[in-house]
Amino acid sequence: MKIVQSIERAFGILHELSKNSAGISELSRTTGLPTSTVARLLYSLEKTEAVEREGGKSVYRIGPSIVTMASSVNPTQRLLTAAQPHLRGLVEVLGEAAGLGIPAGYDVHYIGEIDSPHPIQIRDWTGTSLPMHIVPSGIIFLAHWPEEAVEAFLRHPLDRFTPKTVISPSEIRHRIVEAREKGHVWLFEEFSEGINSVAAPIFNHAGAVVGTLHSHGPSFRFPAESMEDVIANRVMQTASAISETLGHTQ
Amino acid sequence: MKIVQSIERAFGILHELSKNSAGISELSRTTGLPTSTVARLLYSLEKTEAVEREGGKSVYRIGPSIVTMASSVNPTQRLLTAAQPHLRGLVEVLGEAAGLGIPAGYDVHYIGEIDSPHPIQIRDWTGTSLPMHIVPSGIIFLAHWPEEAVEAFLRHPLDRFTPKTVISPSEIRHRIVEAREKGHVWLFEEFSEGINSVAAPIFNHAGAVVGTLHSHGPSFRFPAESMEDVIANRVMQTASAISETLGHTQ
DNA sequence: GTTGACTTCCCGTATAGTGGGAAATAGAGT
DNA sequence: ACTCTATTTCCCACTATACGGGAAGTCAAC
Repeated sequence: MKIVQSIERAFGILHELSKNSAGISELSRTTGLPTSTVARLLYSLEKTEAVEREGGKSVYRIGPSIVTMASSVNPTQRLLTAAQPHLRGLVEVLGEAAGLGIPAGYDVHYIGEIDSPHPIQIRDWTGTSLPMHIVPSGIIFLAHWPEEAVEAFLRHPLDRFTPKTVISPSEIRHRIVEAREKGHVWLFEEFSEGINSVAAPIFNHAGAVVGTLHSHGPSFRFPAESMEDVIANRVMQTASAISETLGHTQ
Repeated sequence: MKIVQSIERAFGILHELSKNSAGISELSRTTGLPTSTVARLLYSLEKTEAVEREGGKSVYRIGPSIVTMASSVNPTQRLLTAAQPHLRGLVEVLGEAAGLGIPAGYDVHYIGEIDSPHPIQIRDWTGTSLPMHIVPSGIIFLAHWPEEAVEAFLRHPLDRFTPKTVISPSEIRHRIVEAREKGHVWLFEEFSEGINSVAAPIFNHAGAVVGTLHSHGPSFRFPAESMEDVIANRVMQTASAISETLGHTQ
């Protein structure tokens, strides 16, 4: 099918405006469209309140209807939506699956994932929940809880999932401290034998952790020899980029 | 000038989608457009990431580019932008000016206002700041501060602006309590003789007060005889509507 | 398998968008 | 105040572009 030209162009303009407010001729330059075309499109966008004028002058910026539409997206969907392109980028770079988790009581709930391109890959956990102490995302969440909440968590029974699962409160406390320092957590085969995983926090504008970004793969190839830190940095970097995207928003 | 049809229609679709995600035929029904047209527009919107498909199926919802564009709007502008239509509505109903304030230290900073249609009207305070204790918006902000912050505020010197200005800490404390109970504050000629004003809080998703909505007018006609409560309710209602619009957003 | 609801695709038509250029307006410099 | 330039607004003839009816394809339920 063929894309509707005026819509493509209109969104091109909106995209420019989301970087900087601008006038007609400036937009004409950046988009390469004739001024008359830009003027007409802006007029239409203004009528639909997708853009508004700055102080009555002919300097345009993103308008109310865009804000309203975006606010109709619920927080989880919003996180997913904002993260989507970053997830794709991460999977491309690492070659392993990347996903998002949100806290749900004492569990991490997985809300989305992009699978690795490898033929051998880990099942998609989207829609399921796992206890916080066995997955790196969980440790990340715990690391941003108040001490007393963490203590309450540690008092409740912690199941062992594999021989390597750490369930000792003192060891978990230690991991939490480390998570705060490093900004990421690696766990090796603690949830399931043969799976390694790394996670980093995603923050909202207020600095609260609203979700986690993780990447995981089969332990025989992930992480590759002495690549742990490189991978972790990449994951943290992507997580910040996602935070940034959610970012400025109220 | 004539509005570009496809843009108008595209935003009609986006508007529908911001209420509910939907498929092609449903949108065709709600917008009154032929399915082929809806399909083509959606295809274009999808390519620009203004919409995305829910789970790969052909159920569409608001997409990443809308969220990204909205997040590029800074919080103050965002508040203004989101509030604009509500402000207009309020001015229409009350016939008096309505405006927005944000906290700035111990002052309220006015970021926007729509003037009353009356020939006799109050000057536009946009861009200026006033001490919290003399304007109702200020009392609203104080009412949502922690006790100790309020006490610190009350310890700093409070200027008198008119004979009616209340500067006694105990009276201000009392007003703060009342503000919390009622959700609004009326002040009569405390900032300037001949001006009465009422304000209510605007909250973000997390329940924090990010701004205030106020309405003010000359004391000889505002508030009209025994209309105080009606007006206050209207202002509170509008403030909630604005909170709602900012609302769900992260 | 059959039915019905929905989506995708095709293609002829003409409407609706386009862009060049002129006119009007705003802004900067002297 | 006046000129010169940059920018926006308006007009209009042209045809590229969006349109929508309808057919074909897909999917799900029964």
